[in-house]
Amino acid sequence: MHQADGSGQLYALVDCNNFFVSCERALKPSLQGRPVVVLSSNDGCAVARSNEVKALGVKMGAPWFQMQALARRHGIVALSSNFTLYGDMSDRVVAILRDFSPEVEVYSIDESFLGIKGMDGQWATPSAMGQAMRQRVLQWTGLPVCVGVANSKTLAKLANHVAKKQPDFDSVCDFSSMTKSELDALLAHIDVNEVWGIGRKTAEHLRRIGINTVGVLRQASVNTLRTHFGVVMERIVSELHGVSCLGLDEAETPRQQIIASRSFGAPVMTVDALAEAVSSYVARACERLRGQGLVCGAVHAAIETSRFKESEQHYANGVTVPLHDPADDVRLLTGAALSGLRRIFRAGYQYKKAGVILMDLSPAAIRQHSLFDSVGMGVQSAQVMAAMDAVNALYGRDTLHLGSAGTQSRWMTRSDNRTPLYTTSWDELPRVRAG
DNA sequence: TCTGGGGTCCTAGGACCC
DNA sequence: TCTGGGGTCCTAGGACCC
Repeated sequence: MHQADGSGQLYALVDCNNFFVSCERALKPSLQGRPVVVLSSNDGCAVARSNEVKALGVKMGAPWFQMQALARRHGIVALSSNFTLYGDMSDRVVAILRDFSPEVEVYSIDESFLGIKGMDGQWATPSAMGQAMRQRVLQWTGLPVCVGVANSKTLAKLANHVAKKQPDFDSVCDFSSMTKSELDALLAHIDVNEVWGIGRKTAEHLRRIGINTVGVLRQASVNTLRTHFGVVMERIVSELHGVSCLGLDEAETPRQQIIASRSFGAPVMTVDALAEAVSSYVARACERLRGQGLVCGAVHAAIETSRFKESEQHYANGVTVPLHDPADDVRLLTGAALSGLRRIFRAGYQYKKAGVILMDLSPAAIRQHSLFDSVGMGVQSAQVMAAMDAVNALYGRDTLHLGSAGTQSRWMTRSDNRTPLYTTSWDELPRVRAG
């Protein structure tokens, strides 16, 4: 029986191996064992690689045209991406994981965090539970996964990394059952840039001050790190010590922005051609907007020439067009995007990419209760309550809070992390209303 | 010739208010 | 009008994630 230590949390990170490639293989078993890449739109570059392809040195994001020779030599199979398939397979994996724990955070299309504290009773160890997950997902979907277990999400990510890289772990690695010296020995050999939240820039910076491995990072002074790198690093290091700072985000939070953008197969020169692309992007973004019951307050339009052509001057520009009223009307949003496009269009360039971003999103239900016009003290409490009820029924009871900030009365704030000081909890609502 | 498409969070700096 | 502190709000840009 594994021992429950004092930290109180236990996370499993379940991550599908080479997800897009594995989905294609599940559909077409003859691809098993062969080198396979899945390509981005326009078959531009590799967005997923099988182990065989990784072994050939092909990097993530490598342009397809640059590996033609290699592909011919080794018989690499290149497939166009099929996101409908991947989304469907992802849903099936998540459904299986929910049988193992009710606490599931779907982190991305191919990975989920599970809260497994107290859920592993029917297995001898967390590792045994991980093996059970892995076998069931493989059996029911054909997808191979790796499982990392630890007392914090950041450590669980690292454990997953070890499970993937070190075959003797048999695809499941549990840090929580290791002794301190066992864990130290493992972390001493892991590069800092493998840590969740430490990217290229920060890793370079860390290396410059002599911090190369996770082991060294864990020993570094928290105060020094905090002054050099800010609060994010502070949190990362706490997590690396097994102190859980990042909780499980189980509820589906509404998007803050919706992006639709594409690179063009062939360059585009005219404003008309760009307008056509932009219109179609708005239409797709708008569909997602309404699907989530949101309205948008501003539309951002952007265009760009090729970043890779040295011979031509690079031009990239974008502009945000505010709307008079938040809306989800496709004609309104298209109009805004096109007026933005006309402002940034410059003739004579070969455009390779365009996109739109729907910004300043809010639940449409607020509109239905005319709350946008009624910010301030004069508003009827019943009206506020009705609107909040409607919104919270739609998005979960914590979507909106009533609160106030200083002398400025602020009837509603979205309960995102940026404004925690101004929100009061749902339970305090009646008191705030009475005041 | 051919180089993806989404997202989030944090910080710094300026405008503005009392 | 000047000086100054304390504070909020908004935005752009950077870094990161998959």
